Amino acid sequence: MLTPEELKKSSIFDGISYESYLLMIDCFQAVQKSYRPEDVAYNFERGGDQVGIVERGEASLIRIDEEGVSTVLENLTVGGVFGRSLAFSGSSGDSMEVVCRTACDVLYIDYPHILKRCEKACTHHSMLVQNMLHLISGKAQTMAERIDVLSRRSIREKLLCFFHQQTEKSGGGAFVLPFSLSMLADYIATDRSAMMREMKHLREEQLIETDGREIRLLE
Amino acid sequence: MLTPEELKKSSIFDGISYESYLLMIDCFQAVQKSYRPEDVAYNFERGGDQVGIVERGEASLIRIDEEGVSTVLENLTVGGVFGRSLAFSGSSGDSMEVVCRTACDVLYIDYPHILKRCEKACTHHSMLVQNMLHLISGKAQTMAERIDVLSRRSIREKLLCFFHQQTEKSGGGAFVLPFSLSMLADYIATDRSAMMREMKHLREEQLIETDGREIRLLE
DNA sequence: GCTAGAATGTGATAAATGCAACAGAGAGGA
DNA sequence: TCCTCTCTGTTGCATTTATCACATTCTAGC
Repeated sequence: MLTPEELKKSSIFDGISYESYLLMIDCFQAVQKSYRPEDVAYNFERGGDQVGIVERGEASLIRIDEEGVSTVLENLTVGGVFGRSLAFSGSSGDSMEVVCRTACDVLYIDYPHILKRCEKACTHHSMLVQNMLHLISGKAQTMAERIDVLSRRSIREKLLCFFHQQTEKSGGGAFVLPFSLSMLADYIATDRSAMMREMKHLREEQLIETDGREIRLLE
Repeated sequence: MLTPEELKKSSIFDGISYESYLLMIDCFQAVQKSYRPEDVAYNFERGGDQVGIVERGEASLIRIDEEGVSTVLENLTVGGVFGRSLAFSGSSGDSMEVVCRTACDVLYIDYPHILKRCEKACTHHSMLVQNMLHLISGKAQTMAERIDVLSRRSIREKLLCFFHQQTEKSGGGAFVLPFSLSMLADYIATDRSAMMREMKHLREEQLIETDGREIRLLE
């Protein structure tokens, strides 16, 4: 259960009074759990149809295929949502996990309950639905960006597309990679060394300047 | 404006009475438009922050890059939603369009209005928010599936992942491609002839059987 | 039925990418 | 401090993929 202070910072219970919250937690079977770095928060195997909402910390949604190769499907920060209803395990052979990168607080909520009408007629149920819509809109944007990158036909185009996105987000000029170069290779779904080679070419052709994880698009 | 019959089939106004609907259309600046095949429904250039909801027909969200190469980012069917807030133009150079593949009805709604509280206190505003949550959840699933495919490292893995997804959807056994092989190549972001070659290899290795657009995964 | 256009299928060749292997830099723990 | 581990950066070589070119089949419209 959340304290009044925690409630104020919650992205899913935003705008809901503490009194209403207390009435709702039972209704939604809301449970908050805390994790340490490297903990596995969720493994998409167990039954139930809950969604997790990251209230503190950072976590990654990882796919592990038959051969044991793991791929980061998504990086979750505060406000990030995940759950079986919001993802899809492609080949039935692979498994998926949410692994915490830092200490995390995750709030779990019964998702079907959000989509249905509330029998107990929570006054603020609709507020929660609205907050959920916010969170999922954000997730949809994030995924649309990723698809934009992944649908490019070459490493060069993928990199340039990603760099453009980051440049726009930072308001122009240089930007700092939000993760390591190894993870970037994973994000754009290519081999790391091939990506490094392509970045070298981009530098040589004066299309980018780099200094560690700081990158600047030229022109 | 919708007729009472059309309203019943609407995915976004589902569960809302015709009287309430009449009160809401002004509030949400809801406009329905009809298009013929090949019409461009939306081009992501004009101002405003509307979302479009496909109520009838099929359309595709297309990205056209600087060199004029066009890529299908998404295939929209009934219940499909699109809009600037739900997508992201990567490189500022490329443009995006929604092109109708069949005759379509598209309903446009002012998206910020959904996310905010309604000043006029529409009784059914929250119902609409809930319907919107449904639609975006569906979109999130679709995009998650696509990312699952696109994040594979080779054409072979992309194909097998996609085939697995389709097999699961069809409930096992064979399935029929939802679009042409050319579009499949586009969907998995590779060259068509390279994909055809890989499919031939899969056939030769007895991993799949194909008959036109009907495909069966073996084992 | 005929015809133009798209979709399908195949192959040779060039280019891009993945793989394996290595080495230095830096961070964090024992 | 040393040790270990990850991240960064680079290369040669094998494999995969893209490009182009062509023939055939399908399909929608006349």
